Amino acid sequence: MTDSLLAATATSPADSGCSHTDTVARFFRALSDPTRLRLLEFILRGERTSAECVEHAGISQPRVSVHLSCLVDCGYVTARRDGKKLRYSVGDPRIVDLLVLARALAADNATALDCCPRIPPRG
Amino acid sequence: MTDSLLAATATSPADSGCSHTDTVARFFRALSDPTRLRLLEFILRGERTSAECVEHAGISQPRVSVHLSCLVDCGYVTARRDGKKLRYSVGDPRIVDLLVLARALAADNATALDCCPRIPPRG
DNA sequence: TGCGACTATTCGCCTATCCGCATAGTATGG
DNA sequence: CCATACTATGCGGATAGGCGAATAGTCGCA
Repeated sequence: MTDSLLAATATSPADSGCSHTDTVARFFRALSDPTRLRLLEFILRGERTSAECVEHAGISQPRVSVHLSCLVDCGYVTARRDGKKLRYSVGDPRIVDLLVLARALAADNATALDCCPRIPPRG
Repeated sequence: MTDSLLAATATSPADSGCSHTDTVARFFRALSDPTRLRLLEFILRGERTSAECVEHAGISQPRVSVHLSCLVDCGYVTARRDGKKLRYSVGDPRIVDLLVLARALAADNATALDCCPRIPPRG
């Protein structure tokens, strides 16, 4: 099964220089910020209001608004209006798969990752 | 099945503030750079030498060296010595799954993503 | 052991992007 | 319609992180 997935990726040899790569990189970039990732994982557990996100993230409302907009644009979460509030949720189940996979991989390489001087611990 | 994955993520309520999140963010950060992602996808198609990577990436050897080190530290690729050269390959099949998933998601949201002012097109 | 090839590190510059604070816009309920 | 609550945008400063160029270190083979 992994082979078929590999095939799916390697199908077109010319894909190397494919512009998709830049898009995927941008897609990952959305998750490369701890605040945004924390928000996504928070929303992933259930529909959340902006106020809840603000409280959870511990940063200012304008900042959270920006991050949420980003997550929406990238397709990670969807927003719906409920009265005066907006409620955010994760619509695509594949997002969960992606995060589960990433969590497992990151956990397995946590030690080496901590020693990588190129990707310092978010400070 | 997706539900079980969701469960795997949502199992511990206290995980919200878990430090794992920062690690995962760093893990994603490694893929958020187009050059690094391009290198990873290149290596994913077969074992590559540094020289091949340099040619493929179109940047200087020292830069490629840094990027490859980063990918190794994060567990995306492994290096083995073959004579005078180092050969890089993707060891963990889950990496393929991750990229396939990300490619699909990014493709489905490419239009919205292009309009996201927060994650400008790599330039 | 020494040469030549391959790989890694350092430096300075520049852009991207995160933050807080202040403010502007918008949708809802009365 | 207006007032209010909610959400989004603009600005300036600070830091992360990518790049090229020059250099230093390391490994295999003779």
